[in-house]
Amino acid sequence: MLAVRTTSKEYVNHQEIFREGDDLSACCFIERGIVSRYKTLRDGSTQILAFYIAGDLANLSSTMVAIADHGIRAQSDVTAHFVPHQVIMELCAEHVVIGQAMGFDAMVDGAMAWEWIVNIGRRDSRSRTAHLLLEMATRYKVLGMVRDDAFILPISQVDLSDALGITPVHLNRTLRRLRRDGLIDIAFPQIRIDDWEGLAEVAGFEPVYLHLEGPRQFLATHAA
Amino acid sequence: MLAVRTTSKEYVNHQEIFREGDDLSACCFIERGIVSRYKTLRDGSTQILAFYIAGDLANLSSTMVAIADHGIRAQSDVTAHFVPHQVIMELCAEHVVIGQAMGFDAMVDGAMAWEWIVNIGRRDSRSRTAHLLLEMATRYKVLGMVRDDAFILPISQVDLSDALGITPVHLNRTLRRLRRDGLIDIAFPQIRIDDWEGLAEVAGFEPVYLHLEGPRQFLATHAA
DNA sequence: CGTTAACTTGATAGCATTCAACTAGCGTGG
DNA sequence: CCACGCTAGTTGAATGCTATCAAGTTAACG
Repeated sequence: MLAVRTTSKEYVNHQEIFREGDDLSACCFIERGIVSRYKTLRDGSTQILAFYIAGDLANLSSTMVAIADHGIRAQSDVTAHFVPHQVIMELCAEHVVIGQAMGFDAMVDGAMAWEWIVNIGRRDSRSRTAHLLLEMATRYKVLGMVRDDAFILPISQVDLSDALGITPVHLNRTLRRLRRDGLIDIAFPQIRIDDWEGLAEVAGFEPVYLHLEGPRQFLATHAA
Repeated sequence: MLAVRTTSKEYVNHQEIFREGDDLSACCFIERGIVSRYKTLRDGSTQILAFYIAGDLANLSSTMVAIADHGIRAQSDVTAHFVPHQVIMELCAEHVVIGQAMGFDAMVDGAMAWEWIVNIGRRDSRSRTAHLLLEMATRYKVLGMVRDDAFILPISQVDLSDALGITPVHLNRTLRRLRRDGLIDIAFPQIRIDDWEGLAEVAGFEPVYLHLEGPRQFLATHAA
């Protein structure tokens, strides 16, 4: 058992946790709520790159660089813990397993990014939307936070459309179509998946990329 | 000085190096040429996720997982070296600096993915195209492979359009517009950037994400 | 009740796709 | 030698998905 001293902090919806350009000294662990990682474009508009939920490290990829090239903000009420990079590096050096776990986390993080590229690049708004909903549903399911096929996703359509790279207006129509087709049901902030298979079909969703089976090295090391 | 035993292999254009679903046991280091990382969709079409050039590790992110969730193929004649994961893990364990370098590489790899999401999500075909050209130009420049603002990019318009998530037809028109506007010049397989600033303006290109300055930890460790 | 944020719906415009045809270069085999 | 097929690039016309602009609804809240 490990005990790591961390500082904990509470945030409200839409509050910034890290700003682009911030000098980074700590990694952000999400205990409760949901946060987004985003980039700001020249014209001031933003693009949400990913959502992080309970148990995720929101800015792991910044461990290696001095300046953040993206921002992190709360998308609901959030409880976060901060682990200094220094501590992370020491832990990795002392405990091989932790280093591997961090590496694994980083790779899954990357894998989700790659999958998202496919999503935005090759699928229309309907598929994209379905895919995002399924990814979030699957991740919440792992946490045991899905009941009767329903989970809480306290994200406005405006923010969702930001992540999906479509306009809020169009997302709205898209969601209604998915609803009309009996695939999902929405009662903000709750989303229920009525037809997992149908939705997966629409989305082209194959959750391999989430690597739910866990890190190979970890298993290999501990199997014997 | 380190000596690592590797197996080296030659590939021709469009030859597959790793296939999706392959059991992975080695990491692929590119010595010469250019390769692409791609995913195959259900309908058989593909999406190119990234290009890797000389000096890159093409499938670093697979170090932690047993099965590839993407393929790697040659986009030109290629010389590649294969480093067994086993060796990588050992090196990381023995030499902190190497572990950090690998981590840094993985993070830059991820950062390029994130930037690409912004690209596809928020920019039109003209901007995307300009952005890809600038990214490749910048990476080749680091390698000293840009002369008189020109470099060799032996990738067909079909493959480029695959990466950009647009149709070959539309890419063609887009390239001609960029050419007509005096921003670039194309004489396959060579591309010349005639107006770096203008192109960067069109692309919204800010190369911070490439982290050309190198890993912080590395610098910190060796500065003293 | 007025205000605000979020959601919904309609009409129009524009960018990218799709389908199709045509050109150019290049290697192969009759 | 030339015909042929193949790959890559180019151009045109029509369709369609998504954005844009605009307006209206609903719910929460002081």
